[in-house]
Amino acid sequence: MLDLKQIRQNFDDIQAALGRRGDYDLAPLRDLDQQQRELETQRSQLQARSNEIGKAVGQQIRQGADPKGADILALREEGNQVKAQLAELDPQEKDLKGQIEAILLGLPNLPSATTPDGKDETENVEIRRWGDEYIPQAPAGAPLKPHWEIGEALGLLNFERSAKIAQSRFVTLIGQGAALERALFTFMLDRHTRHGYTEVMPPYLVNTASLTASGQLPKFKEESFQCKDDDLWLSPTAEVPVTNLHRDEILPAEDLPLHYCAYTPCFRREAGSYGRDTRGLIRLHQFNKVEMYKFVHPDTSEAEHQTLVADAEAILQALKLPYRVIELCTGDLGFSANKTYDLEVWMPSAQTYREISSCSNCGDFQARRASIRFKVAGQKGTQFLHTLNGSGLAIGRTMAAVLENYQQPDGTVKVPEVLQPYLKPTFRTPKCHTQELRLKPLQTGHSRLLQFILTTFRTFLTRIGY
RNA sequence: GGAGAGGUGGCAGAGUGGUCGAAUGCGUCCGACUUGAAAUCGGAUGUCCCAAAAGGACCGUGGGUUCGAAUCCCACCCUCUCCGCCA
Repeated sequence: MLDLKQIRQNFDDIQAALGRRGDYDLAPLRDLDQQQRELETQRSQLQARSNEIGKAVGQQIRQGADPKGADILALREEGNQVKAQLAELDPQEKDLKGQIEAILLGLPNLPSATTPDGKDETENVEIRRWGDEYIPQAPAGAPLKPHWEIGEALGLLNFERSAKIAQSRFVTLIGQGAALERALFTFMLDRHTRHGYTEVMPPYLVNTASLTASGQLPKFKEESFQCKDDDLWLSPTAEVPVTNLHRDEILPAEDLPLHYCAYTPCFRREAGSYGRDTRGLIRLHQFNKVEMYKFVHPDTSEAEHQTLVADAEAILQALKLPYRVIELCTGDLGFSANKTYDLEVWMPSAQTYREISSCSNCGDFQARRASIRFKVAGQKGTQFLHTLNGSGLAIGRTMAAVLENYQQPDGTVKVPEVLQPYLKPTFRTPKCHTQELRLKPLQTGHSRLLQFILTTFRTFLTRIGY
């Protein structure tokens, strides 16, 4: 939320800054604000008189005046008149306040002075690339396969059955596929917690107030799944619950910065994206994500933003996945952000980079919506802190990138080195000693026999104490 | 889901119609006493609106009654205890 006081005092500057993002006219807001303030002055004067009357009546009765006497009755009469006037002004003022609030909640954050201008994603700016040497080259006559083909062939994931269970744009991970997902988020959480982020596991259903505080509501209602009976929504990102961890709080300045990370499923309706990325793990209604989140002192938020991006990059580097960093231009900036870096990972099948992380500085925009402030001990007053969030990383897209970048000519997929400790085989699953993801395609009669033998063998191993 | 209790300042906790933004205790800060500390004593100590003074708002939230509501009425939310159900 923008600061109404700022809009009042620096109208032209704010209008210009907002103009860099799109077509916004703040003039109506300014007029409403002016009307509201005039009404407020009137109203509080009436209120003062009303308070005076109330006190006078009390005092006189206490001093022995007849509660039904003429003096008291006259005061009461005046009190009633004041009340009648207030009854007229009050709804007007509330209405104005409501209108102002509605407009403010619908305005996006101001872009940072350093955010490049641009109309849409085509004008984003590439900052740097990493890992060109890891870009896989297709052998002659055998183009690199898309991740959904690899995944389905190895039996790691299944879309058809997911549509049966839920709808299209859902996935079920199976066997080593599920294990890979688990390895990925465990690896990421381990990294982040080592780097000082406190792991949180928040509720995945959030209420309207929480979604409003982080900026998803009221403007992006159609993007979230809603549980209409309960004032609850399926969280579209851990950014929502984590922002609201400290909603309506005043934190001691010495507690800052607070760094959190959270692994959560994310639910998005993806309304308006029909026809885009209909295959694979790129755009699902439900996906898992590890999120990093920071509550920081305003003076440090730019530096914190850089380290946030670095922490996300560290994951891609550890996985040896080629990527590039781009800075979003004003036209592509998210609603709550004043500056955003996206990490895009190399997807060999499409021969292009795809977004895998988005790291934003929200300045005090969310803090103001959520009323999250800090207080310096011994100093008067409070200040809004700054919030930052970044994916570190989206798990499904990371899996897609791993499957594609680590695919082998023989149809198997190598496990990235840093994940191997997480996918270490156990005695009971000797098959995994290969360190490769290998799963049978849908069973034929012949493989059923194999399956039977394997199962019997495993049962035997378990029996004898393995 | 059923029954009961309750939501007040950083915390504990009083306050059932009037001078209550709110006793008291604890905590915190400043000062005095002390070589220093403890103890003791004195003072201060919430947030928001308004450029500020004045003024106004805030006792879970939203309505209502009243000249006047922390206090009475209604609805909702939340917490706790017991019962039921359940991983």
